[in-house]
Amino acid sequence: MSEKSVFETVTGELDFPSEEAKIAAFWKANDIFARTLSADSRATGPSKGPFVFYEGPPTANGMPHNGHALTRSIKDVVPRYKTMCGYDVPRKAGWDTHGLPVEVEVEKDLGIHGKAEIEAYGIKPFVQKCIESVFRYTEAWERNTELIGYWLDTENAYVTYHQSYIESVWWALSELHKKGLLYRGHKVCWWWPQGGTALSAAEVGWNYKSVEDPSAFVAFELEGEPGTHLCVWTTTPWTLPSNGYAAVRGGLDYVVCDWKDGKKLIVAAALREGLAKKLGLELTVLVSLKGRDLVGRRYVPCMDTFGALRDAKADLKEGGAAPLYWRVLDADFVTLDAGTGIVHIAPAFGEDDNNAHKLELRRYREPDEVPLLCAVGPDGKMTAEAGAFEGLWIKDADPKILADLDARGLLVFSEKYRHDYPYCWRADEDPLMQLARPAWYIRTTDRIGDAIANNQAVTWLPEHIKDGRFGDFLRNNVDWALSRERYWGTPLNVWVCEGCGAEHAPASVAEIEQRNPHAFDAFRAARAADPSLNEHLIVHKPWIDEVTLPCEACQGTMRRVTEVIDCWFDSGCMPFAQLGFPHKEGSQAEFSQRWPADFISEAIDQTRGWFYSLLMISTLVFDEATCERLGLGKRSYPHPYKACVVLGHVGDREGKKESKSKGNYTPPDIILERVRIEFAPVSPDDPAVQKLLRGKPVEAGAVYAAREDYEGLDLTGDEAHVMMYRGDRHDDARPMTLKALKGLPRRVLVMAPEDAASLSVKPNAQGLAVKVVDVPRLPQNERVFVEDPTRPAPGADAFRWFFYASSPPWTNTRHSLSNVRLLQKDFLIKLRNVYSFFVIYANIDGFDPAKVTANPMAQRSILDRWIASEVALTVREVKKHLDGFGIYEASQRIVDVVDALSNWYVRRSRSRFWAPAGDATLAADKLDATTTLYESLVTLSKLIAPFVPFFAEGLYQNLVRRAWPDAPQSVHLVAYPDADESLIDESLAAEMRAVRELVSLGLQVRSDNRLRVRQPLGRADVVVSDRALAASLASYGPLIAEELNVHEVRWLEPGQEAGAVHYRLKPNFRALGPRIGKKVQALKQALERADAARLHAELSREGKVVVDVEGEGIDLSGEELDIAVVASEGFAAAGGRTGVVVLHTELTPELRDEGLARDVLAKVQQKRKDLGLAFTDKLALTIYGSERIMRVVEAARSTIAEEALCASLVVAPLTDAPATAAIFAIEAEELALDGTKA
RNA sequence: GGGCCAGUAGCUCAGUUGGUUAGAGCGCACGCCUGAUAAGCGUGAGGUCGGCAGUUCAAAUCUGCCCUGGCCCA
Repeated sequence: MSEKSVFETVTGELDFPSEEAKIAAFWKANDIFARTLSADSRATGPSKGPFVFYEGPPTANGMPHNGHALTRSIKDVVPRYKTMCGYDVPRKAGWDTHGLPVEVEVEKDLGIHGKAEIEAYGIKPFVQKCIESVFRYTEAWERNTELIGYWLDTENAYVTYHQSYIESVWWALSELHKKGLLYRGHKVCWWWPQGGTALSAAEVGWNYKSVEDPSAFVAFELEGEPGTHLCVWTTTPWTLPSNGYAAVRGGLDYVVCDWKDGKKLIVAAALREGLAKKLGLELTVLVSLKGRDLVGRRYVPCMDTFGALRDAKADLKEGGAAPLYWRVLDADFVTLDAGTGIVHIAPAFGEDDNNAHKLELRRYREPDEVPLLCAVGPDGKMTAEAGAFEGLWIKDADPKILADLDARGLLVFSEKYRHDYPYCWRADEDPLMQLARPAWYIRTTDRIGDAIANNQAVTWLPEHIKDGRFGDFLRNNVDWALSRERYWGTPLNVWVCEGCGAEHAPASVAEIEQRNPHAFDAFRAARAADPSLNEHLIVHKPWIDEVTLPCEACQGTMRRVTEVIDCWFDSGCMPFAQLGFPHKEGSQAEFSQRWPADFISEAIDQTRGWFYSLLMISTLVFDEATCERLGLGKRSYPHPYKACVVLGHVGDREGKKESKSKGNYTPPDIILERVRIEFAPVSPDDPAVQKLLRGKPVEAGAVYAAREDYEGLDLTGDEAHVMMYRGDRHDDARPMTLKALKGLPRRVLVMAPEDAASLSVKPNAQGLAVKVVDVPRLPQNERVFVEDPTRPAPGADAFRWFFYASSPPWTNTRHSLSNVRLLQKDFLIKLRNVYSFFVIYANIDGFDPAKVTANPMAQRSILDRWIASEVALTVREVKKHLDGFGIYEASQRIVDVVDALSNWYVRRSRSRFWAPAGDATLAADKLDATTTLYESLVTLSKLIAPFVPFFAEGLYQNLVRRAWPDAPQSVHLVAYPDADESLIDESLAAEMRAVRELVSLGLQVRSDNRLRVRQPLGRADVVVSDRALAASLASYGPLIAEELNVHEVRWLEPGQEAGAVHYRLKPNFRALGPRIGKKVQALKQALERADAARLHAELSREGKVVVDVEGEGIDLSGEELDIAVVASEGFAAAGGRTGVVVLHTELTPELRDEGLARDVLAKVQQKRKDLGLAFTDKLALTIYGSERIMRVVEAARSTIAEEALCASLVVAPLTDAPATAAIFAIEAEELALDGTKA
């Protein structure tokens, strides 16, 4: 049969990771990725030009996790697809290297914290440490990149701390400065007074405490209306000296009420009663008014702190002047939840307060001239402005201020109030305070209309981001607080003259040197003395702080402001900074080509991060005039990205956020490499463990882990056989039995002392208290791996596929080993089985696609044409979806076609593949089948290449490259398949769908009636609802007959089968609803009662029927009625949408004999298997049996001999059987088999 | 407290221009098949579509309120 094997046998073993490793090595050795970047080295035809993708830089300071696996899977599939479609898709890697997290890590390493300690340590060595620590996880990242098959140009990665990158960022800032969009203001942040540093939002969240603070109601007397007071509420009396405004909400109702001694109070109407109760007063309402009636009114400050400013005014933009402070404002953050509906505003404290103040400032011509009211120092003590309170710690000032107000009759009421308040997470006793710090801003609100217009042009996936989360953020935009009072970041490139205050924002080192040729002498000298000094530090603190410039206006000295900038600004500059634009030679042409991006994608948390910084910077920097000036031509929105796929988060199997400290995450390696988890061994003698064991002994060879860890390894049942080894002794693995113990924390393992001894590990001293995060950092002899050796890890393709096929990428994903395996089975393993099936038979027949030619498709069998059509349809659909970034939808189509291939095409075609070689007709048909399957698999290998690049490559190498060694070297170098429209046959597809449903119905009938498929039946009657379809299905009779194992299929009309089937008529609601409205329900009832057969006959005769509904005749066309056939009760029948299948169930002796023959054949096949025969081995067989067996076997002799590849077949009475032969019973008959390899 | 997203079978998820038998896979039960074989396949049970109201001839789908979870913001 076989001359030689063209294809390499597909191994039975499912070890995807090791196969993937081989593919990865192949790519590396042959430089495949680099070759996909240019049309010259691809086989995809002439270049279609660039398809621009931007890599959002991950921070190199942390480890890659499952969320990154998601983003990287998505970010990889699109460029791979576009590359195969003929586009050039450069993918420059990038690293986000600045920011507080880096500083915090270094602080941890150095065992210091706080700015004071950093400065004591020295900023130079500190920054040096920062730059060194940035890439501490590079190895892990590169490994992740390679393992997951994320193709990225890592060699030429952009790095945000590089000089060229920083100079690009400087250029952008310099542009903004020239446009007047950069200004100095104040930013309210959470401030740690004792430490003298601001805390990030995340840090603030780490330590909220429930505390008691004063709750005070204070009277602000209205100007020009002595005795009438606004009643305001505050829990921070220490901010009252810095009061600037009172805020109401314009739309709310307020009342003026009688307070005491003829004085009046104004409060929100809804809160009057509550206040009256507190005060024990009536607070009789005198006048009602709206909040907006109060807006603009001035009041007397309750403290005289900034008395000098009482009458100060500032010029308004629209002319005239307005007093600065102590006015009533309208603010929408005013609520009726607590207080009085009138809010005390201290612009220096509280973000709402400061924003309200900033809104006021916008009215002035010179907003920067307006001083900020602040009577508290950064040390948390009252300043000289606070007069008598000077030097008091804020909390100590509270009671004194209240007493002062009380003495002056301005304290309406005070009490204690319990609420949550943030404390410093490093110094538990220190409360934080909100404090306005001097800060640099970008005036984004000035150009917010442009940003909104830009956003409107972006294609967002999912769509709701555009007007939802992102649109909202833009609509509520506040100016971008750019500066950070830190050390490790891009230095803000603004130099200010000591003399005249002039500002200059140079765009590069060269520009600085032009003004001051000696600017960098100090750094260069330092570097000459110490060559280990990183060259890029030339543009960093503290060296850059030493650079001065001469002032062009007054010849004074200009010094740089001390701040660094928000690292979101760094990453937002990436479209041009990655190219060193505009400074770098040639960057202009390159940028022009690579801007804007066609596609970016990151997780949803980037909405206010990278998505925002990209869009905002691009909007501000690249306005029309600037584009023109830079020679970029006219560019319309959107930029810098046209489409953005917003990804969801990856959660654990319960949908909870994966967290390292909780340990509820699936380590990526468990998917990508080996099914194992690291544990800390603990002793069963630990009292805490004893409690959980409840007297259960821990025997040698048995270990206990948390149920979550047990399930995390995808183990089922009560116990599992696993291998265990010490962290550094993989070769010394011991078999153990793992059990789950309820209540055990994650990542600890209870083991008997003798097991611990045999593994040379020692129980953890902390016992159950050991922290999950610390387990991987324990000494080697305190760590053990538990590995499930029975099933290899699913691998990278499976991991990737999980993200594509489990749900649309913007929904949150529940991730676990078992979920990944589930989807893998559904697609990769199924496809691999088909592939393996193909290789087995192709090799048996010596099939070589390069040397033989099958019939043209039009002449091949219906199954061949069908699957070819399905594949072509799939190609068409997949491309359509991918063009719109519909990755999930595309993957579903792929799953469907693989199912069609495996579950129908191969299943229905199996016998064709083992047709004997002698028969010319059958041989030709076999060649058709083999070729069709081959072509399908080759197309699929290309179709799935962007999704599962490793497996696709394996397919391609074996199927294509072995037959055509000159073919393009990799599947990733070839063109993405085009749907061959000539192969698409939509009606064939519909027919086959119907056939599959009819078969399903037939099998349902067999199942319902306990008629096994092996027992042939005489006849199946099929009634199809749709007449047109019925006619075209006739030719599928033999196929259905074979699948249902019946002798004959008859296509019937209802009525022909003695009541087994009848019609049911229903209104077509979609069609009739609009026409007859309410009456459809009555019509439905009428149709149920009517004689369906008569109506149906009338409809086919006349083309319409008239039905009487509530005394009114309604004309109905065929279109307006749904006609279904249904199976009647009491028949061996089943019905669905397509039609009804009725089986004739009576068994004649002949049919019984046929069934018996099939049973015998099954036993023979089992015998072949028992003998270990290969698919092509011949069998010498003797069948011993009863008289009936002998008769039946004789009758089926040729079938049995052929099906079971018998070289000889002897039939003999059972009495002749050798004594050793096993006797089988089928029904009442007995037989024995004797066979050997022929 | 606000915004956005989600809630559909035991589990993981599809499904909306509103249209009358709400789908798939896994798991489970029963069974088939035995030349893809430590594979393959079928059938079935299982759903008040988170709850309550409303709009409509008709609601998983539209509207309002509420509950639960996630994310972002405060």
